[in-house]
Amino acid sequence: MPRTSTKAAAPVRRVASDYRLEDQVGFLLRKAYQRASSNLVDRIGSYDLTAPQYATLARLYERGALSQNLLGRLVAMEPANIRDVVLRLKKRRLVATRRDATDKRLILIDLTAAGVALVEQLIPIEIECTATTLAPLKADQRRLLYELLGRLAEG
Amino acid sequence: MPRTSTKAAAPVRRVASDYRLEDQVGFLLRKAYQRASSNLVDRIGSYDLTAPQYATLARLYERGALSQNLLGRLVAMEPANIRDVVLRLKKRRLVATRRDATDKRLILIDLTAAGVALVEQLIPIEIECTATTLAPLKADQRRLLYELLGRLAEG
DNA sequence: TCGATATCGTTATGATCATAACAATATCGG
DNA sequence: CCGATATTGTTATGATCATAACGATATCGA
Repeated sequence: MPRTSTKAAAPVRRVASDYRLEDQVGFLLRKAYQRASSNLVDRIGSYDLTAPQYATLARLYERGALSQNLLGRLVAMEPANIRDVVLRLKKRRLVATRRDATDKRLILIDLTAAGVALVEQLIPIEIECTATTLAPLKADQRRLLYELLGRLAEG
Repeated sequence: MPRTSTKAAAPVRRVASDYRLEDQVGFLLRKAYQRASSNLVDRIGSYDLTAPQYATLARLYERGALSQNLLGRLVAMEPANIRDVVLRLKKRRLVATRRDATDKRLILIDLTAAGVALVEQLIPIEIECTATTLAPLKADQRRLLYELLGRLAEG
């Protein structure tokens, strides 16, 4: 096995000597999300579902039919993005769409029977997966993390 | 102004009645990262740089020349992804590449003079930006968050 | 009522992101 | 030395992701 290339670094620049990328929250958040997402895909990937797709289905399961735009806001996706996700889920008959009778601008999205059945199958798996992601933390640390992340996300 | 469409939800499903998407870390992490990333783009977007691009430049600044593959691991990007980022930075003359003399597989990436100058200009901005993202938290909460995120990212 | 304004969904563009398959190079074990 | 194995970088595919511009519809205010 060739050694991993940890070759000695070239001369390190020291103009801003106390700066470290690891100290930037954004970088840590990105890595933590990668881990969580990877855990999820490892478990539900066999269903050919991504994390955003699962979130979309789960939200519809919680709330029932929603306009495409509101659905997007509830899963933190821009209009252009939620559109694509809905199209893929629709192609697989997991969701169905219809026009809102009173507001012609709206497209209402809802789970199909197959979608409901799938979500109910996936929820326990997702809960397991969350447990896996949180495994390195104790119970009180988990509560704390939720509290802190919640504040960050709100702004 | 038309009202925001918070139209009453259709009948809520209750088979897994205690499940909430908000309780899933992955979802919270994604939203928190979106916030952090958005804060960064708001400040450095005028330089036409994304968060991953900035991370790449910052890592090269810290460590000096690195192979493309190692650089990717140090910024948490897959080989296929770091390749594209490097290509864009190279096109803008912020990094330069050369073949490693002893290991012909490796492409060494390093900052150009322009790249160094840009990073040194951006670092203070990024530090400010991190402060903005962390604004909702007190000092001890921030330390705690770093600790917890670090453990999650490690696994 | 009617024009100004806001929202919804679409389109287009460009940047991540992960995965799998592949050729070239390097290293290891016998 | 040399075949098995590992690593590096590339290519291809498909799914996010954010942004800006746009037409259609809805609402507000004068």
